[in-house]
Amino acid sequence: MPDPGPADAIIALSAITRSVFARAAERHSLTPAHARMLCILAAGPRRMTELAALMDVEKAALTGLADRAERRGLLTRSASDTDRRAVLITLTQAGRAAASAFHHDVSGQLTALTDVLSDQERDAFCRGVARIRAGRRDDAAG
Amino acid sequence: MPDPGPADAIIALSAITRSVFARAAERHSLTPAHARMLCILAAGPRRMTELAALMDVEKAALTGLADRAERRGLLTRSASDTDRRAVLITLTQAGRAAASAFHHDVSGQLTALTDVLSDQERDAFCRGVARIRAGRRDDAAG
DNA sequence: TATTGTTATACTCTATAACTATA
DNA sequence: TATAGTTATAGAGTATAACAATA
Repeated sequence: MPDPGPADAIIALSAITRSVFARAAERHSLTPAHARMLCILAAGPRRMTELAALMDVEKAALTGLADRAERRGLLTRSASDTDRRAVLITLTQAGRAAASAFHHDVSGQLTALTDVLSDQERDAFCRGVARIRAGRRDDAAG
Repeated sequence: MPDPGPADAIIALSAITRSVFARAAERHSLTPAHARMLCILAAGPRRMTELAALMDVEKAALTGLADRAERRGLLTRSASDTDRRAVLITLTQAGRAAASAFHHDVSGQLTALTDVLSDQERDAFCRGVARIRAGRRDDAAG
C-alpha cells in the first residue's frame, strides 16, 4: 500500500471513533446501541418508525431496543395526540442526563484527537467533512 | 449548536462510514463483523488471540465468529508450528475473494464521497487524518 | 388498503466464567 | 503459573414474517 488514499483515511478514522464510542458507552454503563439511541433522542421525542429510520434498523428491532431502555428507566412511551396508532418515545430525566454525559465524554475524547492539528488544519478538516456531508445529502435527494 | 466543531465532524463521518460499510456487507452477503474480520485477515494469517485484539473483542467471542466464517468457507484453522496451543486463522480462496471484493466496493464508495473536495482539500484531509492516527499511536505507546 | 407498532421466531454478536491443553 | 483456545451460559441486537389496531 504505497498511497493510503482518502478511503483508507476515512476507514481508519472510523475505527478510532468506533473504539472511542464503545469505551465511552461502557464507562456510562450503556450498550453502544442505547448510547446511539440516546444521542438521537436528545434532540427531542420521536415516533418508533421515525427513530428506526434514524438508527437504520427495522421497527421490530427497535421495539426490543426501546423495551430494554424503558426497563432501565432511560425513556418512556406515550400515546400520540394526533395518531392513535403512533407511540412517542421521550427521554426521562435520567435518560437526558445519560445522553448529555455520554455526549460530553465522547466529544471531549474526539476533540482531543485533533489536538495534534494546527488551528488551520483543524478548520480545513471540519470544512472538508461538512462538504462531504452536504454532497451526500444531495445524493440522497437527487 | 452554533459551532459544529471537530468532534461532530468525526461523528458525522463515522455515521456515514457505518452506513456505507453495512450496505456493502449486505451486497456481498457478509455480516458487518465478518466483513471486518476478512479485511484484517486479508493482510495475512493471524492467531486467535491476535485477531481478537485487532477486532477488539474477547477471544471467546472470536471462537463463534470464526466458527461461522469457517462454516461458510471463508477461512480455515490450522495448527501453529511453534506453539501447539495456538491456532492459525487463514483465509480460503473464497475468503480472499470476498475480502478483496468487499474492500474494493467500500473503498470506491468512500473515495466517491470525497469527489466534492478539490485535490488540495482532499490531500489536506488525508494528511490531517494521518496526523491524528500518529498522535493516537503515540498516546497508546506513551 | 396502507401504516403503526408489536409479537413470534431464528440468527448473529458479545461478555463472563470455567475448563483443557500446552508453555 | 501463565497463556491459547474452547465450551457453557446468558443476554443484547437484528431481520423476516405475521398480526392487531388505526388511518
